[in-house]
Amino acid sequence: MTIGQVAERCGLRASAIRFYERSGLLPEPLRCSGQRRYGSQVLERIAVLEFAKRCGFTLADARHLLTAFPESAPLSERLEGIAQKKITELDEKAVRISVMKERIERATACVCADLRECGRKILERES
Amino acid sequence: MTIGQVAERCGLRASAIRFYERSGLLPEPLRCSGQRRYGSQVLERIAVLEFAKRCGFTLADARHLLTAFPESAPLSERLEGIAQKKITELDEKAVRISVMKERIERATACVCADLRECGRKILERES
DNA sequence: GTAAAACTTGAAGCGCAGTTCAAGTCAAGA
DNA sequence: TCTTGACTTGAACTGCGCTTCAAGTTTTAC
Repeated sequence: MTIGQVAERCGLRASAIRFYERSGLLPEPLRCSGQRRYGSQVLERIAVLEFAKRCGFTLADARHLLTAFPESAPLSERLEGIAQKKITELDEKAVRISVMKERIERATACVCADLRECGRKILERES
Repeated sequence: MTIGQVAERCGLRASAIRFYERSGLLPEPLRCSGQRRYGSQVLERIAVLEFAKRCGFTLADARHLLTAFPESAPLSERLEGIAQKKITELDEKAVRISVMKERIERATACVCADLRECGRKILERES
């Protein structure tokens, strides 16, 4: 497959595939007259990569998952350590989000006459 | 107060205060020989700004909150419309986070022999 | 009086995850 | 053969929220 065919098959832009290659997420493919030619393996690799993205992993995390182990290592092994970190990070994010929601909800019921009064109250709470 | 004094009082860097001024979040202060001189009002304004940030609003949102209404408008009025949007956005983020967590948890229990098998399974599920 | 600290400006840089551009090369169909 | 579309590269751009830098000015402390 050409890069365009791979892109169409997995719903990415060709530029993303080149970027992943540059970033060490995808192996360098064979070339025909300078053009990239891919086997179907690349689709599996991209599927795992997209899955990692859907899990909230960064591309750097994904590179670690994809490249820092022998080929034969199963996903569960590759996730040891990093999965727990990511879950903790996601939990923290979730907490931050619910705190934000509470703040907004309280703020919509704010009875201050104007913004300056809000500001003074916030400053008081801080002190 | 000089910009450095304001910065120290509110725990920001002077560069952030200049940036907020450039971005239309803070009014242009008086100058003495070119240097900015602030009254205590700016502390209230920054307090509201920091509060908006803690609510998850972007600086563009904050600029709207701070500047798109007459001075006398209370916070509750300024939040009409935008608060509900932000809460919806936060809810969506929270859902995305819990979906990610589930995915990671399932992935750590993955029984595929290697990554290629994971990739094939993901592709199957997609088709 | 002098040196250090704080101030001024505009421009450029950071991290992330790619996209877009320019300028050129290659391939497939009529 | 010619045109059209897809491919190639490196560099620059996007948005967000600032920070850092360079080079110069002003204020403060001794």
